Amino acid sequence: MDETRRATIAEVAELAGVHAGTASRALNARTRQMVNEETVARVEEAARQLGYTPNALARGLRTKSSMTIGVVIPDITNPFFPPVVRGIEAHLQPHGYSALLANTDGFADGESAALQSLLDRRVDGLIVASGQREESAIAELYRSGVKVVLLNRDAGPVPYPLVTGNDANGIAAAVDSLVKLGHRRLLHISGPMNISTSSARAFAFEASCRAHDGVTGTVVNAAALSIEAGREAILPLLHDRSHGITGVIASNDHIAVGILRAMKQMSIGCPEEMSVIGFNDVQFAEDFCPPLSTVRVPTTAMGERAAQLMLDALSGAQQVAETIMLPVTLMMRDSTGPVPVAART
Amino acid sequence: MDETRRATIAEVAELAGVHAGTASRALNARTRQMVNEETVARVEEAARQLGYTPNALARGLRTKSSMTIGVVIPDITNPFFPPVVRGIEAHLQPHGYSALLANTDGFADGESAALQSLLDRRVDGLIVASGQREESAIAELYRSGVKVVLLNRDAGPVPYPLVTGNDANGIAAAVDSLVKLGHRRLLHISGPMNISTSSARAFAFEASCRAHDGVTGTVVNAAALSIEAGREAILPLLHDRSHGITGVIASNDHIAVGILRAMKQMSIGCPEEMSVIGFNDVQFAEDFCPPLSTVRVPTTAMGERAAQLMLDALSGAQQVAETIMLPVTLMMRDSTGPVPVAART
DNA sequence: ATGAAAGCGCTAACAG
DNA sequence: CTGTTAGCGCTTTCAT
Repeated sequence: MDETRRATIAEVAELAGVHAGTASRALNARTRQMVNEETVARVEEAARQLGYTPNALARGLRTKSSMTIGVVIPDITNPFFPPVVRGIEAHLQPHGYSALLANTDGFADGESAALQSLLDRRVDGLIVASGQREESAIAELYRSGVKVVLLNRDAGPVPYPLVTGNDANGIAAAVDSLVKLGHRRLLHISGPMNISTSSARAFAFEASCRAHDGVTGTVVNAAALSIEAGREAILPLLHDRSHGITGVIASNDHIAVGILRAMKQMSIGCPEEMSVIGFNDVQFAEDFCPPLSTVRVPTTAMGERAAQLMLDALSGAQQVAETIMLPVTLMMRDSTGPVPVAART
Repeated sequence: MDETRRATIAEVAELAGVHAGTASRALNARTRQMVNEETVARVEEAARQLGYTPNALARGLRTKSSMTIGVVIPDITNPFFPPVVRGIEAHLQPHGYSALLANTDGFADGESAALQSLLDRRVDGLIVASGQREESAIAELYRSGVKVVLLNRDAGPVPYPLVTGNDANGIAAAVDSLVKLGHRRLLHISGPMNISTSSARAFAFEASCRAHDGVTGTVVNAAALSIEAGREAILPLLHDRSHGITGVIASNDHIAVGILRAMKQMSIGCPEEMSVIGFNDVQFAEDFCPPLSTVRVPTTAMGERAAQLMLDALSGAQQVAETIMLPVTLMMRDSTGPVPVAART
């Protein structure tokens, strides 16, 4: 394989009849002004002719900046993340930065090969959207001076900025809507408590229920934020329904789908017998059976905002522990309805 | 921001009391044998102590290999692609390679900034899953000796390997199943014809219909592979139903969802009045309303296979124009049913 | 088995 | 305004 070698700046310079240093200045927007206008033209023409493409590796080595941001997510297959990534990229690209993705699948003991590969590649910063509370790994990043923006997970003890949706508001809106529909016995299927959004949502659920007279809220933990875990968590409460629960709020849409599937399996009508509300508003949620009421989280905007914070930090701004909380919207669809007559007090 | 400088190999070497060259050899699996066992131990200890992380930029500059594969996709937000990307990464990671993603949104005139940024970063190869037929861009890559594996799109005139699902079989299975259910007048809503899978599927649809006596197949073009485009394409045929069509096969699941939405809007029962089959089996397809019959494409496996072909090429294998066609599976769910009594001949 | 030296391609500091 | 020089951190000959 005789890989056609790409032209170097020295070759461009030679063709233009100047020194490599001059060519470099001519080709770089920030230094172009230092060089004679017609020299610039000559260099540019030479570059065009040779199909010159600057070697980002060499440049990065020299400038100590790879123009790359590492993006750490648990799993791109989770529909929550693609819009986030798009948002990040959309904001980064015009500034010449690229996003380098790393799926961690839970980050394990913080000794993730994915994270290491990002660090090896000398990313200029990290946007960490992984859910688990791998405090130690984050703390270590902080100690070694890495710039980090957190997304949708709390900061732990380190003063990194955080971009998140307003979980508490979303849950409160969901609880309120159910109460307004007459529901009095509510259930929350939470995700694992070591995921920060899970605990935030569970906490908000209990607070919201307490805020309403005569409303009781129960929390059941699912083993994971997955369809199967949601199904398994709700199943016992579907077999014995003496608890009188008529409204369920899931920690995310996957769990909500698990609930929907379990109800279908047991021939329990949604929303006739039980109302369900999800969280995130993943793609196609409105096409589910029934169309899923859920809290829409501005995923793309969150990605954009996180990228912006990263760019700020990169241009010298001191990183502070601010939390940027973006507003969420309750989308009422057909998985919620009035409390069944039988359950009315 | 006093970015803590990372240790260099020279520092490791000094601490271990050896020369940088030796340290390099000691730390590299392939050259470790050349160096004294106890020296290796000393170097490794020094590296550990300093938290040494090799600088991939410097290494890449020297070795002319970035250990990075560019992955070109139209849009990570399209649920078809995340599993593909996962498959690619899963296969790449154990070999020390990373995937660098670039969303092209259609690739425009082949002059994509995203693609350029990949080339700047000196990716060792490209896996191109973009749909459009940007022949010229691909041809140019070939001319400049870039290693490319194509995914889910035809090769055009250049001899690059291609990994794809068996579109023809999938469509044939869909047509057969509909015919077996008694349907005789079939419709295919295709995607834009400049997308290679779209034309392959449309072609297979017509061929499959011809293969059945008494079955007529009509093809209608959607403007894009989107929900909205699918809705708009089917709407006219829902208003005037004198055509007698009772079975529809969509070019992908987004279009199928568009059809489902249009039918719901017009209160046309699915599958009672019209059966619908999608393509791809995106996540949650079984949770749609009704659960969508669709052709499952082995997306993760396709990604893995493409990565494998890339690794082969990188280890010196000549790239050939082979097409690797992976088997697909028709998933029959509730959006398909027997032909309505009224339409029986 | 290890040290010495060169150089990947680029930019930045310093002259002129 | 442009040429010169040095060096980013690493690997790889070539010696020894």
